[in-house]
Amino acid sequence: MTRLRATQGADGPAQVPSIYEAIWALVRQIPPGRVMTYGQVATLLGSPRGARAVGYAMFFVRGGDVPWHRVVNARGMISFGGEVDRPPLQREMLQAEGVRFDDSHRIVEFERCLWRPERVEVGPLAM
DNA sequence: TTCATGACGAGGT
DNA sequence: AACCTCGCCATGA
Repeated sequence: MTRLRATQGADGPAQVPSIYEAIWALVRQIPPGRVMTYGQVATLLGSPRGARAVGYAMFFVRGGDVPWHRVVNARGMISFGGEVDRPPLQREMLQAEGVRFDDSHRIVEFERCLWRPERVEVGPLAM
């Protein structure tokens, strides 16, 4: 599989594109105080170039069971400067978990904070 | 179905 | 190191 696919028509009317569920399932496993990059999530789901889609999925996170704040860009920075509400919130939530930022808004010891799961369990989409 | 859009990423200047 | 350009994917009109 080289592309993230929405298995909508498979069985029943997918209220939500299953691709979101798959992404959220993975993000839900990120431990507190650790982070993953959009590209990492995409890669683990079998689509190395789908980082952008992951970010798109984060935008639609609803409910409080998905730690969306633990997903940052490849440079260890918080993305989406367009809005004014969530970026500051994301930073605060991460700081509350012990993640620190330097003067240039980058995560301190970024490489060390990265969570690299050996095995991922995202249900039917697992590889 | 084609086209534009966006919480991204890699490579070149 | 900062910035620009182009490529990628899933969505929705």
